[in-house]
Amino acid sequence: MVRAGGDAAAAVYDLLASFVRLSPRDMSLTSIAALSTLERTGPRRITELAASEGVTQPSVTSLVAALVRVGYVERRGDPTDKRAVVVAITEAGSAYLGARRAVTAGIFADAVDQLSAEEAATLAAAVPVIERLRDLVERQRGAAQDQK
Amino acid sequence: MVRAGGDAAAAVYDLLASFVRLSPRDMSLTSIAALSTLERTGPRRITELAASEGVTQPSVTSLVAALVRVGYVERRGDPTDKRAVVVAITEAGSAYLGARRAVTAGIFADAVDQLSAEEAATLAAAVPVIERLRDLVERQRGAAQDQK
DNA sequence: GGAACTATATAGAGTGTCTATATATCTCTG
DNA sequence: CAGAGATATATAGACACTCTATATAGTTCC
Repeated sequence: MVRAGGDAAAAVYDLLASFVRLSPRDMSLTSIAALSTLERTGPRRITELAASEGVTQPSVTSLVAALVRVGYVERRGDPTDKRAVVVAITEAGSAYLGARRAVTAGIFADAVDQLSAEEAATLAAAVPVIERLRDLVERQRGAAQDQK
Repeated sequence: MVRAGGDAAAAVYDLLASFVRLSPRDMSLTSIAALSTLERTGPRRITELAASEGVTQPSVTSLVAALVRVGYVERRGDPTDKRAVVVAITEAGSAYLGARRAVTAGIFADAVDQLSAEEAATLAAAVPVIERLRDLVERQRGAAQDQK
């Protein structure tokens, strides 16, 4: 009964595919997600970022190198551990995320505008739940990795 | 006010990233989406599939070749046009989609179970709206391409 | 002080996407 | 009704991103 997960999974998946296809493709999904994570949770190490994005450390190293090249993040040393690299989002990075969201939101807004007021309200009500779901899912993935 | 698109864009995008990272990675997102489209709307030509998935025709050609190799789709000729190839999902393809959804849904169900009853209800209510939104977005993308 | 561990970097392979172009077939016009 | 242009798919080659395996630099702990 509470298992909305089943229906939601199938329904949302196709929507997400549309989402991906409609979004600007100037950067990989992983890079966007990493930028978003850095913005939401603050600076992180390469390894932490790899864990939180679910990709390997070498992937993050090259991804970060690319983001540094375009100025969206910066690499800082960790004074307490000279091996580590702490990655932080820059203002340009935040601006990029904002612009990107605006573009994507614009595309979706046109579709949302065609919903009835009631449908739109239903969707709007679900947004915070979706955000919470994201956090729950992230925490769960972290737990799953710890088991390994 | 009706502009839930803005918030939804950012929220859903991050959820998408989690979704993608947690899903089985034995096949590309585009291939899954194509399979799903074939299941939902019936057999389509290579070119149609390319348009509906938002990728190029050569990409679909090779993607379909891979899906044929594993038996998830079959290539049929179009009797009325010998140039064309009509792609149809097979039973194995549907079974694969079903299994995949079950896995993904399972992951999400665990998270959904941690939501309150009220939150779960809110999410469940939004599912049909999300499905409708997907259709609106797809139609819109088609229209946008026609303009070009 | 050195062995074992940890953080990041580098190398090389595999996959998926793209653009440009080739081939086969169809359609329509003079 | 023949040939020109349009259309459907295939092929070739390049580029981007990811992975596994391994190297290097720094840390921790006995």
